[in-house]
Amino acid sequence: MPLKLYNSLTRQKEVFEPINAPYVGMYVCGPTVSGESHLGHARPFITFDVLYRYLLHVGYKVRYVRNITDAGHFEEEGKLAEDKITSKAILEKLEPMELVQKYTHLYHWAMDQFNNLPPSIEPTATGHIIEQIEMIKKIIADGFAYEANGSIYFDVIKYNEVYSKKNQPYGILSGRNLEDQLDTTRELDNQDEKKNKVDFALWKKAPVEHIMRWQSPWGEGFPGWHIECSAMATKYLGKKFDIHGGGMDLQFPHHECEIAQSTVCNHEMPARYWVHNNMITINGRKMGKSYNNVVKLSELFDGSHPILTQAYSPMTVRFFILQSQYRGTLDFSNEALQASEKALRRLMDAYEWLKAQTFTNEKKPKDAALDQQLNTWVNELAAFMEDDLNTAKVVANLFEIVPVINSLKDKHIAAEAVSGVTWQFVQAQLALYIEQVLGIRVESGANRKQLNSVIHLLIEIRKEAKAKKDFATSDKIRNQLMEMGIQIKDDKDGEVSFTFS
RNA sequence: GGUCGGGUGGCCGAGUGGCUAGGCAGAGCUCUGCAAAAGCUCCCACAGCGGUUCGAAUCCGCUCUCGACCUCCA
Repeated sequence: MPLKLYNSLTRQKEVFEPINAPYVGMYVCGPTVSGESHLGHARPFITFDVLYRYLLHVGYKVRYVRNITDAGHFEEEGKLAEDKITSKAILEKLEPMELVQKYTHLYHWAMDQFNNLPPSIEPTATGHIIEQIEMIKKIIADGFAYEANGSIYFDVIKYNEVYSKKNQPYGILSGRNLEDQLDTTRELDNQDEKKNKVDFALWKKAPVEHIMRWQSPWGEGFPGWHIECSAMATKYLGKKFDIHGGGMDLQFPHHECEIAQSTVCNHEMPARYWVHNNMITINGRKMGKSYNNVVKLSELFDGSHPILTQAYSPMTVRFFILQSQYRGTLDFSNEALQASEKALRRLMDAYEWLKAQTFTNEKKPKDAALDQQLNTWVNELAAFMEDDLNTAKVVANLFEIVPVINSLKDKHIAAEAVSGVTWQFVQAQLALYIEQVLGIRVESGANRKQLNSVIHLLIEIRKEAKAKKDFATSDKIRNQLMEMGIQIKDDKDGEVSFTFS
């Protein structure tokens, strides 16, 4: 059965057919590295990681391109052009690129924590200024952009006139028509450079105080926000590629502008399937800087944000996200995360136990109905993934299987109830779906509550032994733990701490 | 105001015409020295009002309500 994806462009689920199978080109809008990633950012990266993993699993050769926006763009177009990265850098007394480097590292660290596979290519905006300039030149030559005061703007009205005739008006992705926008776009200051307020910047002239600047045919400046994705996608995936992904909030204007730019340059719609994930909300509101409700990933992992009642491991967060389908909003709360934490532990305990078992090649089950049921649940996993990546249903089926595994473990059912062949099949498919497709990593001991509790228990016993001057016991605990890579430290204040080596 | 998407049991969240979603929490039982874990059972909800239909959470209409986007945004 074929994979079906919901295409935002056509507003329906469509069978996924690569342009040039078995090769698949996928572009996903990456982060702006002017700050630390937050929980909201986790969703697209985990969603598209699962899509990437699934495409690889079914045998495609995927080139996954995810950019890093390090050139900075405007706080608000039309205001005095203020570069987000530059202003932040001054505050932190860092060079812009130093700041970019810092947050790029943090971003990569978070991606790794989530067990996201690295993309095939991770291009930076600053590394592709030449490509962006070339693209802008082409758009000007074709008459769809104009210069004003050293800045270049895309002529949206003209584009719309010409491409409406080719059934591709401006706004085709987000369902907006230009007339409405002309009426409703809010008035911004300093609009006089633009012929029309719906026009967007391809290149901005850099004011004297602007640190990030590049030489261009139009003087020193910096690229507009939208052009980088078009330039890098075209460079690495070609004029037309298979999948373009990103958050729903990028649909307009970002992706709309990408479509316009790329179409003028390359004479075709850049991507076939536009895939957008929905937002993570907190108390029903989107998580975002403007709402002051941002929980950074590092805060989530160590529990340091005031809204958090505890820390949540990266796999808990990943699992939380996978328990919903990517196109719906997902509401964050401590309660919901704690539910995911417990559920994940139950799933993984059963899975890890099953993984360690050996089964026979016996084909005949004693309980044919149960045997059949297990096969059905496992076989449905593929169908759920094919249905627009319904990871929620995949997870639900995994939880149908968990009690059967635990029943086997606790000998509530006999191993022979289900055939050895079926057990082997369950083993293999669970490994495939849990670890390969959903990308859930068996968490290291250092992150496990149970292990920490055990160590604390041993520390208590050791304290008691020491109080009774039973140093043999006390030293045995310390030395044995040391051998396991856990170092006990007697602090000066009488407290005991430990570290993993 | 325009465009788009929602409102499902205590919480999170699947589900587009009939068949148990699932998780967490809660209750009972089994197991158990106790506890935990695990298993079994229960908790059978779909914003409201109409309509279509043999039958609707699911289709249609209206109402109420929440949110996203409208040139910073994953």
